[in-house]
Amino acid sequence: MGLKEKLIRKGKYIWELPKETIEGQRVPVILYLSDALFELLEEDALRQAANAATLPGVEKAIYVMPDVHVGYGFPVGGVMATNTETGIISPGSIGYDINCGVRLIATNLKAVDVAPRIKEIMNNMLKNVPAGVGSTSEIKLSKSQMKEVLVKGAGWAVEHGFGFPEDLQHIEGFGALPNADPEKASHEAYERGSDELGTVGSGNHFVEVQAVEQIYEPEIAEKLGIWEGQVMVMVHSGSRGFGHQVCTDYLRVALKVRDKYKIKLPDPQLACMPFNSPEGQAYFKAMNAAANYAFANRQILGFKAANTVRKTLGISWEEFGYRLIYDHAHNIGKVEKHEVDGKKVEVIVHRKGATRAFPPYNPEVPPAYREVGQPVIIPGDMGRASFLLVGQTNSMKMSFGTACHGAGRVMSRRQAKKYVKEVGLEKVIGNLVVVARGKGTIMEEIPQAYKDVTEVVRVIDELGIAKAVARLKPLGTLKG
DNA sequence: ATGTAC
Repeated sequence: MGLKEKLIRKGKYIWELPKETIEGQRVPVILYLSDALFELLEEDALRQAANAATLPGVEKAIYVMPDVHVGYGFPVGGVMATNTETGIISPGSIGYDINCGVRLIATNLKAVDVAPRIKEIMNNMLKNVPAGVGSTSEIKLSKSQMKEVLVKGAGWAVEHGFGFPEDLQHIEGFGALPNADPEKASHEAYERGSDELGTVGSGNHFVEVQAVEQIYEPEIAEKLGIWEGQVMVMVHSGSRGFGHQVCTDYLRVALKVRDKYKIKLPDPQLACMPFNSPEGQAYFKAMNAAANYAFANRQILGFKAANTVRKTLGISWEEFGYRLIYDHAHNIGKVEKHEVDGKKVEVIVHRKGATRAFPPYNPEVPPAYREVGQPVIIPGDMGRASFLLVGQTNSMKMSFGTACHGAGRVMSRRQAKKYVKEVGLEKVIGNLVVVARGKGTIMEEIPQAYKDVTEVVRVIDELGIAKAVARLKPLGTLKG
């Protein structure tokens, strides 16, 4: 009998795997799924969440978002909070792509004016924005410049002419997380990171020109300065080879110290270290450095993408109306205080394929958004909708202040390619303008390979974790 | 996600 049969329905969209279902399981696993998404839940993803619930110092529950799928050790769409005094930190539960995240830039432009020129815009995007596996940047960083990037994050990019000082007010952690120590990253990480700053990467990463297709909450939309027919620029990328190397290095460290700290691992991919140990702290500081690299990366990418649109149209920045709505991580570990059994507890919240979604009046929400809540950007798969939400109060009670992150795969890359070859690419992606170095990524990233992001967002919205404000549709996409 | 297997 699989674990899926042992799930107990607690509500329309709430399922629970009670604690002690598997040996050593300290806390329940709570899943947020509609009937349709429940059908797509993989046994292995549930098993990974249950495994994590056995780790030392895990608090309250492991939460699983509606876009869940199997990941390395811990599912994508998983949330785990561990006590900072008694708990562990787990690199696999944050993910290989540290601070993979999303950025949304608003403009004053109308989609009706931009759409006729989208091919020209996207062809310039392909020339100006490096994308694809192993692509490199024209920015070459010395070791000392790298160290600055790892501490200053997006601020470093602004200092070097990529974007505007106001941007920093609208980034999670102001684009530079504290506790970043460049000395805790390896030589290999530096090597890989030195020529990848300002590059998109591959897989589901993209730079997209979008239009606001529908507003669900007019009052909130007005406060955020968004309107139907408005052109937006969205960036989805992370810390590239640098973050990947940090994860690789510290997974190795974690396996090495597993006996020293007597940690019982149900799966070696969950290798972890006590948060309050030299090894745990070293990973935490290297992870924050990688997060800052990613913030700098998206700062550069967003500015370059916006500038490409602006220059193609031959307009000034004033006419363009560049304004950063928000930028946040969806693969990260954050030290936060949360209520557990009526008491405030300091935890490290592992969010893997999961987005912070703080409610209105939380001090971490920028002043401009204080009354509406933290913007939550949910990128769709290529060709389908993306969404803008705002965090709501239930997130603090239901998921350590966390919402979903996107669609989540249902078709493997191989399956997707086969499907495209059978059906034909034109039929699969319709009128969308997609540019990429090779056709491989486009075939792997077709919308049909993903769960329906609309359904995922509906669950989060109806649970009161985050409120859907607007739907965005792609006009043109740059893939890796 | 990723110098797509060290």
